[in-house]
Amino acid sequence: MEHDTEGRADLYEQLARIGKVIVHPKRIELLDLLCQAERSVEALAAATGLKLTTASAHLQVMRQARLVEIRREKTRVFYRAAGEEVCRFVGALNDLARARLAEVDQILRSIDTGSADTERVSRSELLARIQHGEVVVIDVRPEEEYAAGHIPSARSFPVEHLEARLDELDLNLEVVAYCRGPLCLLAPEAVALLRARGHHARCLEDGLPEWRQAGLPVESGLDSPLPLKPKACPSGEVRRSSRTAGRRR
Amino acid sequence: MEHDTEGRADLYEQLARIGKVIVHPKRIELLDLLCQAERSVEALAAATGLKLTTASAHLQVMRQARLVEIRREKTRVFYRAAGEEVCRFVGALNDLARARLAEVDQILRSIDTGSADTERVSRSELLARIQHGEVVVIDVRPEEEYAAGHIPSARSFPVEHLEARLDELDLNLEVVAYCRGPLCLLAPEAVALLRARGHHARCLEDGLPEWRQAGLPVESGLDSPLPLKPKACPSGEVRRSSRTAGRRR
DNA sequence: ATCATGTTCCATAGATCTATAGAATAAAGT
DNA sequence: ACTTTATTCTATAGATCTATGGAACATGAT
Repeated sequence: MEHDTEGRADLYEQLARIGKVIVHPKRIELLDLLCQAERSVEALAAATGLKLTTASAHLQVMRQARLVEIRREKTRVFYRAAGEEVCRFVGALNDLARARLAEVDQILRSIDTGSADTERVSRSELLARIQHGEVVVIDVRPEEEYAAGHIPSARSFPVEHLEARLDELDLNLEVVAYCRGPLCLLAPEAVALLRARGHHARCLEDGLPEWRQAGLPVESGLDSPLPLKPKACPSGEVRRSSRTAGRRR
Repeated sequence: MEHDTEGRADLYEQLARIGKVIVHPKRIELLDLLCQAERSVEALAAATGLKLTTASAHLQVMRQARLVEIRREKTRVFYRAAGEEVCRFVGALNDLARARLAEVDQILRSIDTGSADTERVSRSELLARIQHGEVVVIDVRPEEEYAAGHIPSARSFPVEHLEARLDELDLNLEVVAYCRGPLCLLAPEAVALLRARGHHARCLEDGLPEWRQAGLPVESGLDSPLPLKPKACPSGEVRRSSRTAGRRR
């Protein structure tokens, strides 16, 4: 006599709902973006190169699987990852892919970023050095993602503007760059550039989501403690307070 | 100018290879089984109620994604999960599903197992009590899975035989039952039965895979330290040694 | 060599998924 | 009341996936 045959079939069907989300490359890409910051449908479509209606359709699928949630504001709909478990899951997917799929490593290596990847700074080391003021931490992701959450004391330097703003970085201080995660190449790219210009620079291990998941402090809002450009403080609406440390549920 | 557009698309396509495996309920079921023990195609087809050719096709998909590996023996092919990362991933999937999908909890509850689930024993507590000899640990999964790896000192009591073998369990000792994991209902079922018969019984938190992932000792082979039935020691061929603790790769 | 066994390969019908244009909504503005 | 703006719904053609029977393949056994 089989045990709970009917119940188990249902159960696996439920699990498959989650699989359905990550079976399509674009949906993984969307989920990845949403783990960094919430965005409107329009922004997501633009970021992934999808037609608007197609992006919307993908988002519906993700929503049915409860991996994303929405927030309405005026006529706009903002999507976001539904909880930290989702980001953790995406992280697990990345880890598994790196562990099992040689192709992934190969792709990462094929996009040569010199030796930027070789010696990464650990989170604990960075934390210690931040306290001693020995480093400049730069967040090289797009500005929205920085605004949605960043390492305290980090400054926003989206890679695409890095070169133009090199003079803002002290040549005598080591620079630590971070981005979205281990599979993201923004930080290695930034480090490669910095090194080429004579800076002492390294990447942080992993990215912001992992930092957050480690229970380390995260700050949000666009302002950063800019010692150089005091930049008139913006209207304030974007300046949500820093929620510190672990919300472990 | 977009960054590494081409490389990233490839990357997400690689990640989607993994999604492809868990998009089909039966493949998740197969993967679940393979995280417990290796099995032949025939056995897998039988266990999941699939036609042989269909099961084989599913296994090919899983193999292409590198989530399973094979071992040939005579004319038979044994499939197994390709490394512990795979089991960890399946665990992450289960966790996410439980966290995000109310339906999952509902299904679990709909299959009533009384209050067997309410108070589970933690791994550390069990470990301590095993050392004091205060408990009887029973592995209620099918015997093959017990043979492939079990908690040291646990005895194999597949649920389907539990009732018939109740007299082998001392009424004065607490019984701790475990099975495949948090979504598996074998242990709760066993505990419900035991309680109905006057035993003091509880479930272990999670199942064997989680125990193993916690780096706790795992023993394999069919023999168990049976204090009651000394049972002439079998020919030895099934008696692989116990590999202890964490193989962290 | 020949046969038996267990598995994979092949072809295919039916089901499901994807991208997309255009219509329909819904919430603000005017 | 209209008009905008942002998004979702609808319909659909084309692509991909699934289950399955039967053929084809290996590997042992006789």
